[in-house]
Amino acid sequence: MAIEFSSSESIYIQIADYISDKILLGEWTTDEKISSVRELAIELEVNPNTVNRSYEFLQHQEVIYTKRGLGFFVAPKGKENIKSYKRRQFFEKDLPGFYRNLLLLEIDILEIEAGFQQYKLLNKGSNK
Amino acid sequence: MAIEFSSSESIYIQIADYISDKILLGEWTTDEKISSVRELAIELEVNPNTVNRSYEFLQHQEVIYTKRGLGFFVAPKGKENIKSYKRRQFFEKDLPGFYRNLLLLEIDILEIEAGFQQYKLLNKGSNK
Amino acid sequence: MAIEFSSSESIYIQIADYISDKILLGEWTTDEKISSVRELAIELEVNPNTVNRSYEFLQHQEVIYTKRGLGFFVAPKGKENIKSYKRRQFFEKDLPGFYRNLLLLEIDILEIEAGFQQYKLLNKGSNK
Amino acid sequence: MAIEFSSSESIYIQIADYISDKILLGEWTTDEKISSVRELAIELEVNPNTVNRSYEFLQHQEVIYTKRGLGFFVAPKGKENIKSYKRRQFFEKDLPGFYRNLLLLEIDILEIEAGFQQYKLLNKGSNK
DNA sequence: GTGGTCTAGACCACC
DNA sequence: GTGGTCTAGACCACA
Repeated sequence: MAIEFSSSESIYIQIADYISDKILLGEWTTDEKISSVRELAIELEVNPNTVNRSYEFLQHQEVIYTKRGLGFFVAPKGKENIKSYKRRQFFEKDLPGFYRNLLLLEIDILEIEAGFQQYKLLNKGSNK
Repeated sequence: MAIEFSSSESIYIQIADYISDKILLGEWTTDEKISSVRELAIELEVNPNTVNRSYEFLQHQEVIYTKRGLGFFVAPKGKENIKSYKRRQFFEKDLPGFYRNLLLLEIDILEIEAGFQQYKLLNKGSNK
Repeated sequence: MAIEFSSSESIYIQIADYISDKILLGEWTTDEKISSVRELAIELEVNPNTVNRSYEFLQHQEVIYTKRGLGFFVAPKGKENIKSYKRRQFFEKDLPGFYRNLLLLEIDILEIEAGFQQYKLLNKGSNK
Repeated sequence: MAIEFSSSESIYIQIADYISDKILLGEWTTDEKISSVRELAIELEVNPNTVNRSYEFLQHQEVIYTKRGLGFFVAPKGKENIKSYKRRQFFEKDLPGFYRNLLLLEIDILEIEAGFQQYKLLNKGSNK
């Protein structure tokens, strides 16, 4: 199984993220066919309905689109859409809480920055 | 209503956070009585059961304790407990995803740092 | 059973329309609770999942919203939203084809108009 | 590509409509040969099987007929057949929903009529 | 083969 | 009680 599902978030969201990440990383590009529902369901050992739900979710965000009988494909601007969607989410939802935590928990932002440099080194080349 | 409940997280957790923050900010100190369940329920326009659940949750984390018939009070070391709990949560759960986002969404950490300086200025003294 | 499901369109869309119509007709107003998923499922003799899907669809269009553990409620501006959504659909998707048919099938628009006057008479007061 | 396939209806039906319209507009008349399956498939960038299905559908409605090895031809009474078929469809399926929408969305039928006059002017001679 | 829909039934967290 | 998610399995139309 390619994903370790964390318990806190729903599986279909995690799958959508998994697909989004592949698109963001350039593994799939515009108009390229992505894994079929059944294929991915088998690969991730989940029910096809669950994958279907993820794909519906991504389709709704105009990240992918469907051609009847053929499968799902990366939408034109799919990468941009997912990126702007996630950026909005990040700046509007994650960041305020993040700042709040830094302040309340008295964490030095320089420590965060140092941690990030390490993180970057660890993930060089490892994200295919 | 003092809290805008975000839809993604459960209400009782949001209420617990609300209380925790007040303690972290020093608004309530050790052995000081906090709002009664009923009071808070009215203030936040939620079911008393929900507030009760929040208090149970905080009690379990040894942030508050109860004196029968008198109400809930800030535990000795309450502030430390909540702080260490939140720090653990922050470093283990929030930070990895945060780093991942920075990388994937091509956000410069210096931008984050600059934003934080602003945030600190805005919240000097204003967070009651 | 309150709806005669037509075979051509998916059930969950028909249910969404059923709810939309009730809101458009003023049967439910802003912040009023609508039927619970299970209730409606029993009433319409369909699977709760199907009703759930309809509600998700409407929620996405900001016609209804959910309060955890309490149920679904008509959204502020829910009526406006559904109305503008349907009007857009009508003018952009239905009307062009309608005009095309009138022309190709050599149907007189006055005949359409006359039929509408009759239709209005028949439905006076009958739509509760 | 000559047709923008709308996602809601199946492609083979859309192709059948495309052919029907040409016949209704008098572009092809009785016993005239229509595009071959292969030609049309290339023109519309679809699978020949799909065009085949459209032709079968039209053949079933006695709008076209086939001569082995020669191709498909407009049937005698082909125009009349498609016209009566579409009229029935129009009055039985489209019109009731149309009326319902006018009422529910508070659209003035006079507005519809005015729009049609414009539509007629725009399409004088321009529909090839 | 593909996606799309629906059912039945289950379990969960939440209020 | 409420919605939210997931599984298993089925059937359909479509390419």
